[in-house]
Order: sequence, then C-alpha cells, then structure tokens
Amino acid sequence: MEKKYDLSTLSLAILGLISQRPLTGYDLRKVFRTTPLGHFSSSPGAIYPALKRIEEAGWIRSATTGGRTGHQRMLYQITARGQKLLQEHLSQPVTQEDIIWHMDGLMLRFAFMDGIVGREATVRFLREFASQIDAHVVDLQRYFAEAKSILPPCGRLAMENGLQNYEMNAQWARRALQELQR
Amino acid sequence: MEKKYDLSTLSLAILGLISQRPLTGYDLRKVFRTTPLGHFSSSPGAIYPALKRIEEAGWIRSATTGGRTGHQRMLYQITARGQKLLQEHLSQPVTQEDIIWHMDGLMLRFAFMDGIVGREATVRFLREFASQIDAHVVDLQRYFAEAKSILPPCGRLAMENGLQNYEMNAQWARRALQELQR
DNA sequence: GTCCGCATGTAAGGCGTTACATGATTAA
DNA sequence: TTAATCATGTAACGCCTTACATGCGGAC
Repeated sequence: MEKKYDLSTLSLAILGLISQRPLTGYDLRKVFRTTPLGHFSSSPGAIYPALKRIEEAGWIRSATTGGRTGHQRMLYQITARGQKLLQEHLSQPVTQEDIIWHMDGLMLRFAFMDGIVGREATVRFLREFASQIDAHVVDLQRYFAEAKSILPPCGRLAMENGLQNYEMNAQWARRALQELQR
Repeated sequence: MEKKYDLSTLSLAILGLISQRPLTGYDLRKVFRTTPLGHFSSSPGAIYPALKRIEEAGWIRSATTGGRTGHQRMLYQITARGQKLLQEHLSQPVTQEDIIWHMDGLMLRFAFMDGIVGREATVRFLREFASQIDAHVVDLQRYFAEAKSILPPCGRLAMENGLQNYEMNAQWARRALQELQR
C-alpha cells in the first residue's frame, strides 16, 4: 500500500545516492554537507522524514546495523522498485517546463545516470536538454529585444545574466555529448 | 505592531516590482507569468497571501480602486518603511552562503537596484559577488581535483557544469562592472 | 570523566503548490 | 447570452527550516 509521491529534488538526490551504495541517514547528511551536492539541506529535519517517506513508498529498505550493543544505525539500500522508479524518472523526456522551473532537478537527473540508464538515454537527455534550452533562449531573446530599451541598467544586466546562463548550459550539453560519444 | 519577517524570494520580487510602480495582485501574476521573472509562482495561492503578509509587515499599503460599481481591486504601493527595508536589503554584503544557497535571491537583489541604491552600492555588490564566487570556485576546484578520478562520467560532467556556471557568473559580474563604470 | 563526534529523531512554523470557489466585466 | 478574461481569495497538503532532544562511542 504505497502512496503516490512524486520525487522531490531532495528525495531524488537521496535515492540516487543510495542507488550507488547503501547509506545511513548520517552518511547522507555528510555528503550534503561536504560535497558540492550541498545544494541540499543536510538538516536532520529534512533527511530523516524524507528517508521515511521514501521507505514507505517502497523504494528503499532499511536494515538495522546494530552494533551488538544495539546502537541503532539504519542502513538503507535501494529496492527493485526503487531502481525501476529511478530508471524511469531519469528516462523522462526533457520538457520546456523542466528547463524553466527545474533546472536543478535536471542536472541531478543527469548526475545519477551512470549505471542506471544506458548511453542512448543519456545521449537523448543531453540532446533534448540542449534543444529545449535553444527554444527557450529564442523566446527570451524575443522578449529581450523588446524590453532592452525600456529596462533600467541593472534590470537589463540581470536579464543578460539569465540568458548567458542558459546559453552556457546548452554549450555544456554539446561538449558533454561529444565527450560521451568518444 | 509588525511581525518580523525576513523576505522570501517571492516577497522580495513582489516588493521590488511594487517599488517601481503601484500594482495589483493580478498585475503581479501577469508579470510572473509573462516575463523571465517567471521563476516565480504566479499562482493566486502564493501571491495573495504574500501580499497580505507584506502589508501586515508594513512595507506596502493597499488602496481599493473600486470602479464606481464597487468591483474590488486592491492597488498596492510601497510605504516609506518598505522603501527603507528594500534599500537595506539590497545593500547587504554578499556572503559565501548567499553564493552557495541563494544565487537566485542575489540576482533578484541586483535586478532591483536601479533607483533604490546608489551606484557605489551596486558596484560594491558586483565586486563582492565576483570575489565570493572566486573563493567558492577555489574550494570546488580543490574538491574536484580529488574527486575527478573516482567520479563516474555523468557525475564528473555535472560537477563541471556547476563549476562553469559559477565561472560564468563571475565573468558576467566583471563585465557588468565595466559597463556600469563607463 | 568529560567532551566531541556519531546517529537518529520530533515539534512548531512558514510558505509554496494544486485545486477549488466566487463574482464582475467585456467581447462575440 | 455565453464565454473568456479580470480579479481575488480559501483549503488541504507537502515539505523544508530551525531548534530542540536524546543517547552511544571513542579520545585524551
């Protein structure tokens, strides 16, 4: 009787990490504190409830690694269903909405693709990623062309920053594509 | 008797827009729907409660622009206290934590600086922004140098993306600086 | 034997999300 | 007159934040 969750960004990060190797909640906190994945909370009030939810959903399984004294340590590992969900989630097509609202989620998806989805899915992702950005950049430039003259200096520069960010990401995807295909 | 809020990103966006000219909630929704500021919700369930909170905090004031039939339209304008708060908020120094966790908030701060803070504050912001990024990039590169060999391909590429993003932002800030000082 | 790091959790609060609800005005 | 758009709001829900609480283990 699992409920239907859609993965929050944090849950995806947790599930992706656990899919690489079994981890405890504390391990996860360490990762989030000490690596550039650190866009995430690392706070117990976020990690432990998330772990509980993911377990209730049936995507991970906990095994109490009690030192023989009974010191509780919950070691989580991914289940078959979790593996399947992860695979499906990472194989989703890249939409325009993803580009606009969930760029971080997209990068996270990509970061976990090794060993979960095949090379074709990875390549497809990068292609879609780049072309969806291109499409959005066209929209932005159209808007920008009109607004440029009436925007104040800082407003204009901030807009340029956004545009350049997108362009950089598209370039990155194309370079990544070349590297992967070598 | 205003409560103490710290501006959420959405509230900052709202306050910044209203500071430029009086707006209704619906106007705000339109802006968020139709401009690249659209990283924000535009949903009534976000805008209207936020407006209420900001008004309760004493930073904006509403005037009912009833068409003579009494059709309710709340037109909000910024108060003196709101103006002061905005000025102070935009003048805050740029911290390392801002760079890591609140990049979007930083860009938003910058986007609204025209007419609110002077040129010196704007220039200071950009300088701090660039140098805090530089500092963080050094950290990331140190981490990256160690991790590169053990990271799987996609993980490595995702990290590179993060790094390039930061580097691009620092470059942007330096270009912006030059433009502003001309 | 005391302090610090390991390790897990709970409680209150804030705020954004989706979905729903309501009514006025304008254009076809 | 019917539909679309203007315009404002509420309710349920999810999830993150901050702060607090608890206990084991090892090092000195």
